[in-house]
Amino acid sequence: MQNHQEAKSRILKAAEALFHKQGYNNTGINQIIKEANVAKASLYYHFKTKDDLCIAYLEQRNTVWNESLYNYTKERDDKVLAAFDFLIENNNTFDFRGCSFLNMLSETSPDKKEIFNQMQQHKRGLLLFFKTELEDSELAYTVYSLFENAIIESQLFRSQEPVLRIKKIVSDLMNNRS
Amino acid sequence: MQNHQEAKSRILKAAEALFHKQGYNNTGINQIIKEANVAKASLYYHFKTKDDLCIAYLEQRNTVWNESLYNYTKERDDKVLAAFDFLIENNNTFDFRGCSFLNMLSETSPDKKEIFNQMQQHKRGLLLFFKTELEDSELAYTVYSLFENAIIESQLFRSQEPVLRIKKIVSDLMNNRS
DNA sequence: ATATATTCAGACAAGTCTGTATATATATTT
DNA sequence: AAATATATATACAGACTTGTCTGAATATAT
Repeated sequence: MQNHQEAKSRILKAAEALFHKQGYNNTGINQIIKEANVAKASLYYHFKTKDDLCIAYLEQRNTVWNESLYNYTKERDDKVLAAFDFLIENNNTFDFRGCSFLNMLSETSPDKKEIFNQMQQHKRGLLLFFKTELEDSELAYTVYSLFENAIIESQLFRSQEPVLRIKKIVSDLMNNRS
Repeated sequence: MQNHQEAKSRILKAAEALFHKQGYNNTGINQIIKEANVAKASLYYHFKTKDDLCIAYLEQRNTVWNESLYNYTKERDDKVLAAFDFLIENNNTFDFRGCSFLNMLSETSPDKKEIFNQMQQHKRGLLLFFKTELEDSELAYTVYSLFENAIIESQLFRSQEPVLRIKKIVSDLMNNRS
C-alpha cells in the first residue's frame, strides 16, 4: 500500500482544490478520487456521503482561511487594510474564484442545515475579525460588508480594481470616524 | 395543440422559477419541460443548448428585476432607501434565495463569456441606479456594495435583519455627507 | 393552397452521477 | 497472535444528465 493512512487527507486536499475551482455540483466523486489517488471505497470509508465530505471541506477551508488571514495580518498595524491585501493575494492564487462559502451558498438548499451552519460560522468569524480591530460596531459591520462585496465584485469582473477601490473607501471611512 | 405559440414563454417562465429556486446545476432539462408542460423537442427548437437557455433566463431576469425596482421606487423620494425595502419584499417572495446573477456566478466558469457578460451587465445597471440617485460616486459605490452584501447576508442567514441593519447604515452615511 | 414555423409525444444515445458490494492486502493495537 | 482500522481495485446498480431523432399535427404567412 503506497500511501497508507494518508488517504483521508489526500481526499480532503483534492476536494478542497476541486470544489473551490469548479464548484460543488460540477465536481464528481470520481474526479476527486482520481486526483487524490485513492480508491472509491476509501473515500466512502472516511465520508458517508458527498454531503459529509462537503462539511469536512468547509471545516477545512475555514481553518485554513482563518490561519492564512491571521498570518498575513499579524505583523501589520493596519490589519483592516491588510485584509484587503490578503484578498488580492487570494485572488491571484485562486484565479478570482471568490469565497468558497458564498459559492457553496448558491448551490445549497437551506434544509442542508449543517452546511448552512458552516457557512454562517465562517462569516461570523470574519465579522469578528473586523469587530476586534474597530471599536465602533457599526463601522465594523460596514467594513465587513464592503469586504464581502470586494470578494464578489473581483470574482465577477475578474479584476483587482474593485478591491483597491473598496480598500480606499474603507480607508476614508476609518479616517473620517477616528 | 393545447398551447400553440406560447411554449417559449412557458419554458422561460419555468426556467426562471426553477433556476432561481434550485440553482442552475440542480435543475434538469426534463424538470423544466415538465413544469412548462412542453415537449422536449420544443425546448430544443427554441434553445440550442442549456447554456443558451441560461443566457435567455438571465436576460429575462435582468429585465424583470429592473422593471420591478423601477416600479417599486418610482413614487418615492428616498429611492436609495426604497431599494432596501424592495429587497425585503424580494426576500419574502423568493424565500431568501438571493440574487439570481450572483447565484449563477458561483456555478459558472469564466470561459462562458456570454453568461459572465449578462451577470456583469446586471450589476453595472444596479450600480448605475445608485449613481443616478447620488452625485458622489464614491458614496454610490459604497451604497452599492452595502446593498450587495445585504442580499448575500440575508440569503445566508435567512433573515431580514441584515437588510434593516445595512439600510440604517446607508441612511447614516447619506446624512453625514449631505 | 402551399410553404414555413411551431408544437407535440416519446424513444434513444451516450455519458455522468452517487453510492454499494466484493474480495483482498497491510498496518496497528490489544 | 488475533482483532481492528485502513487501504487497495473494480464491477455494478440505478438513477440521472444533455441532447438527438423520428414522425406527425397544427397554425400562420405568402
